[in-house]
Amino acid sequence: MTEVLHKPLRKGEQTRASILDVALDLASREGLEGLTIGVLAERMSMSKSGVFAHFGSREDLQIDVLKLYHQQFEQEVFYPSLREPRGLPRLQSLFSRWIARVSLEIASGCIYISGAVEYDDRPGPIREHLVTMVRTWQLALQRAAQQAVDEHHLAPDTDTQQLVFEMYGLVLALHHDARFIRSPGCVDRAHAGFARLITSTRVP
Amino acid sequence: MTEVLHKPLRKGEQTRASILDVALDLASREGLEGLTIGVLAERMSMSKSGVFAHFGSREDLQIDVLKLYHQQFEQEVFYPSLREPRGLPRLQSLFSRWIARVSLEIASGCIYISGAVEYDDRPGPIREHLVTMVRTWQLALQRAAQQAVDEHHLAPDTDTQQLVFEMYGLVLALHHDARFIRSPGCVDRAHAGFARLITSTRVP
DNA sequence: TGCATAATAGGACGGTCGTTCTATTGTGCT
DNA sequence: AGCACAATAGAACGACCGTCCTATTATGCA
Repeated sequence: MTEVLHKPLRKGEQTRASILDVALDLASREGLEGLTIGVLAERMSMSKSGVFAHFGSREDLQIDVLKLYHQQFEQEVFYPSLREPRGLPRLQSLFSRWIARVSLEIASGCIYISGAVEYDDRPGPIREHLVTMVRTWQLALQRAAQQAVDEHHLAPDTDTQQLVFEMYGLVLALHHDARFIRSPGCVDRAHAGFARLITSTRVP
Repeated sequence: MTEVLHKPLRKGEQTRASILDVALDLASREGLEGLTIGVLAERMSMSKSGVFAHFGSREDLQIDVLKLYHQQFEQEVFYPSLREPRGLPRLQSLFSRWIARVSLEIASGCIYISGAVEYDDRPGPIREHLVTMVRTWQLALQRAAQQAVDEHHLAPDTDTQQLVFEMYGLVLALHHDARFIRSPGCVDRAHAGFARLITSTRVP
């Protein structure tokens, strides 16, 4: 067995990446289940089979889109907040960066949120990836909340799971009222809700 | 022009009603967009065209399903709460009946919530019906909240729109965590969130 | 410059979709 | 019983879907 048979040519990986970019945009707008190879090919000015060849199946494409989204979410929301000091500042940074991202996504849509509805009752690898990612994010929030308790920024009897539940509710309500109802001022309401949430569990 | 040409035969209306029942169940599980005439016909043990003939188009079927859901929602959540006295009791009744309904729907799914995601960017009559219905429900909640302010159950400076926003968030979080994440105890968390919400705006 | 092969195109497949047309069965009234 | 017509079935349509197979083109290295 020869060691390295052939290093993969550059072009493929590059177009594969730009296909994924377009696919992510498409899936944000139409949902992961609405992501179609035909439409994707049209947007790429490629043939269906040309697009298809980069992924073993549509399901693999969807999962790769999901991974790309997760990566961008971490890069944009999670990692920057780690530079804030532990406790309340970091928790607040996580939330406001989250809100900021969802605010930008009002025009296109958040895949975590639309995916939760699309795959809440559709078993398979896509659902499993999605649940793992959202669960990861919720646990990151909960960890930050627990640190805020440990730093005596929040009351020692704070139910951090309850806190994360309500934070998630605020973001879901923001997404709902902004994207679906299209009522103005939702971003402020999400912030106001978080402020009240923190106030009622803060150490005086 | 003769007055009454022919009274419609009974059989048609009856099967039409049971088609709608099955369609509502199907749309709850698969989403309004996942509601398909072929599957519906199979569940009814009828031919596709037999089912189709009862509705002018798939879109009309979807809208009729929506109207049926709205009707059931009003019957189960809204009207019974009107028997409670104005103010906080009625608001609490609205919320807990809402939670109770969504709890039952954890097995199938809430069409208002899944529809909000499916049609947040899909123009047309279905979206318009859906928005109107959800908006109606939010306004009913807001009216009840305002009455609670008027009855001096809630602080006079209460932002009722903010209150409804957060109530909706709690229900969305319940639906999300119960149906998608499948974490236990969400119902209690929704109630706890509402209790805290009321406590922080109640008149002492 | 060629050669190996990666990258893409083109066409065809079986399947499902909503819808339409026509034929058949069933119903309810006189 | 028989008639008018509602209710349903069956087959076909064009469109789109994911996927496969087979050519053709483009790329990067010797």
